[in-house]
Amino acid sequence: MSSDSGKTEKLASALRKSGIRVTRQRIALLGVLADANDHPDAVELHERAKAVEPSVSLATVYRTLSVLESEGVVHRHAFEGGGARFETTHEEHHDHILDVDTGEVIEFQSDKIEQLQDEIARELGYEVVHHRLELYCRKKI
Amino acid sequence: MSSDSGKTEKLASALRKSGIRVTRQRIALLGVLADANDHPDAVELHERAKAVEPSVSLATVYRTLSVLESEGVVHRHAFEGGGARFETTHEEHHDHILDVDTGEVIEFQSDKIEQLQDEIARELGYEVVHHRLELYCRKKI
DNA sequence: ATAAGAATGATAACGATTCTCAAAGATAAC
DNA sequence: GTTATCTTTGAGAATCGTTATCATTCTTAT
Repeated sequence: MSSDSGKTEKLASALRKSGIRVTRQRIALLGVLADANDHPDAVELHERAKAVEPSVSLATVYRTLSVLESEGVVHRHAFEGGGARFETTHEEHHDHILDVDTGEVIEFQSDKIEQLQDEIARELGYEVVHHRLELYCRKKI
Repeated sequence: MSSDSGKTEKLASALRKSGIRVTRQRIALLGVLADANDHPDAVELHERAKAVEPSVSLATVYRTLSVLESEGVVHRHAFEGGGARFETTHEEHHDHILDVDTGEVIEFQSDKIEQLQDEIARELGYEVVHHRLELYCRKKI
């Protein structure tokens, strides 16, 4: 159930290494994040974390997510409609397809697009710091 | 100053054609929108509209922008940080570069990227309804 | 001019997020 | 293991952008 197969401890020790205190609440949230393979929002993460550690407040979820974000442990996404959604910084960079009917999120990656983005920016005298590419899609029938 | 070189009347008659009443406040906002070549937010548009027609309230700005959006007259953008920003639906579709230092917005268009997006979606069994591509950039030195 | 309905301004309400602050907890030094 | 220090916490107030409410005022078709 807790599925704490080392992933959480890995995240926790990353925090310790940065001099950030590891609390019960943060452990709970880290565990939930490590287990999530969807892209939950803060309220959803709060629900899941409370199931593990009832003392977690929504304020702490937001606070911790901000800390984790600035440590590079999680990514914050501002998809259309509703609040921010989060995912752990796993593997390589990717962009997102959003199913407009179901809200499902699918990840994809295209070197070609990244390359074209860099080219476009360069030609205009800019360099890309970061970008946001979201495809709002409908399932083909 | 008013620079109402027909653009506003064109927008206004588009409204009339859709059975939407043309009021002093809407004329003011349409004029401001027609003149804007940046991407102002609602508060900024309110400021500019008040200069033309002092009776415009922020509520009406928001309301009118929603009407104009659903009529396809303006586009709403949700760039990072702060509120929505608007532009009139001019010419062709385009995406945006955002200068992370100045907040300036530069428009660009890439058929190749659009094509790649469609391909990626298709391969995953989706079709693109709409998309969002924003390059957060810094000026090269 | 008039009636009928839509648009308005002011302000309350809203949802997501951040802030405040006293109390509780984590860590390092003893 | 105590203790002192400094951080994190929960609860709720505050904030920000935006939308809803509602009585009054305007547009428009007649």
